[in-house]
Amino acid sequence: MSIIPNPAPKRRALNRDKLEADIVAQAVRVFAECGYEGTSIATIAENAGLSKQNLMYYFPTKQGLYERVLDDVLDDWLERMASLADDGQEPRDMLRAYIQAKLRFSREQPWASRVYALEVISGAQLYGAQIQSRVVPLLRKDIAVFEQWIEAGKIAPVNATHLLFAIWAMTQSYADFAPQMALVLNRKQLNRKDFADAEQMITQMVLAAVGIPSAAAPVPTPCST
Amino acid sequence: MSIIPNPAPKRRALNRDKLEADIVAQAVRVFAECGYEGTSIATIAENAGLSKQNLMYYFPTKQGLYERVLDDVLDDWLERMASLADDGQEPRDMLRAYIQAKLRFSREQPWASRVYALEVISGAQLYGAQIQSRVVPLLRKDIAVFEQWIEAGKIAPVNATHLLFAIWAMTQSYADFAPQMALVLNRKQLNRKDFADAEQMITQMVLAAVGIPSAAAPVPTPCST
DNA sequence: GTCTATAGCCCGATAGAC
DNA sequence: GTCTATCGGGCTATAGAC
Repeated sequence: MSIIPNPAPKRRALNRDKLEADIVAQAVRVFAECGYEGTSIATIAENAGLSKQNLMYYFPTKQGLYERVLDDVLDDWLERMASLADDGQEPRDMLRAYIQAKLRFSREQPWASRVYALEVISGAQLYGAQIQSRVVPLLRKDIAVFEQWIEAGKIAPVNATHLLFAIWAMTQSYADFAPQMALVLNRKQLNRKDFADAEQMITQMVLAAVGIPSAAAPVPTPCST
Repeated sequence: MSIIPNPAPKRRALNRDKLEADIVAQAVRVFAECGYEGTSIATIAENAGLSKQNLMYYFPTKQGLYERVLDDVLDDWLERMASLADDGQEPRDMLRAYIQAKLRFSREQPWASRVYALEVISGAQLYGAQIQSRVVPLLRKDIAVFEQWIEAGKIAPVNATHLLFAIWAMTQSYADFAPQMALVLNRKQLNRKDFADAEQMITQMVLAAVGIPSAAAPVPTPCST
């Protein structure tokens, strides 16, 4: 029995990983702009610079590619959010950091936010189980943190669940509704200052709602002028 | 030259209006759940109880039906919102009414909110002109009202544009992200109390942000106990 | 791994009888 | 106005040569 070597891997592992990442990156953008059904794998392949049939060699089914896209979106988002709720930061600092991180995700990865939003709005028909197992526990954990703060008297007694929904909604909308916002602001797309203004406004609203004096509030300096 | 009467209108005008309204009502729901490309007119026809070809007699093209759906969504929404910003109400009352009306729209017409959201998130490729001409002016008018309040010293000096974006985002999300919220709350769908809690939370956040004491806030009564 | 070719399906839209 | 029948096109996916 002769020893038959495995087929040469062609040293393509690195290239393959990079190619798959390229395909996924293009897929995120197209899925976000056209929706799942409105996207053809030919369009994704064209944007990624290979043929449709070649793309299907790496991702045998469209649904598989779509789920891979959402997996990567969640990986990125969860990684950015993971470190926020675990240690004993002060509420003000953690809320600031949370708002900042989520807004930054909306600014840097607008297509990721949008493709996730499209899936949720359409009823999470293809990805509900993953949302249930990966996102919901994290949100519940954040809510629990808020409730512990309330019990400890660190923030005002608010509805922790709907506070989190509000933070999520406001930050998420700077990706999802950016086209409409840009129209209102009469520019082609949102810029850095818009996001800075948004962060200031959202932080102010959240901190005011939970009774934490915002540092940005005009501090009356007595006995001056 | 004999007088030839016009073809009898068959007294169908009323029925036709009702039938079209039925078709549009079903179309809103299906477009919201499946997206524009994911929706087949056969599915809409089936839900409306007629054949595909018969539906195409009333709406010759899919895109025409889609635009009619969005037209009706905007008509409904604009009608509910029209009376809020025109007269000289006090900021607190107007903000309360605005939040209440928009949340009510999210609760009563979730598919309308979602089909509009899907269009905006996907870049408003088919409906951008209508949003530009019908929605943007209204939002700018609301922002101008906020700015007048600031000038008059009625509310704290906040960024009026992003305040409106925040209100829009929070209220809109109770339609768009309701599936995810329901998962977090461990119920099949949001109920009336959820919307009441949301209204309380959002109102509290907005009023606190603009420096208006909320009636729900614990009012310290000096010299009592 | 990349290519050509094509199967098999669903869709929007049209034509025409009644 | 409603029906049957069908066209033409785009899509996912597969088969097979190289």
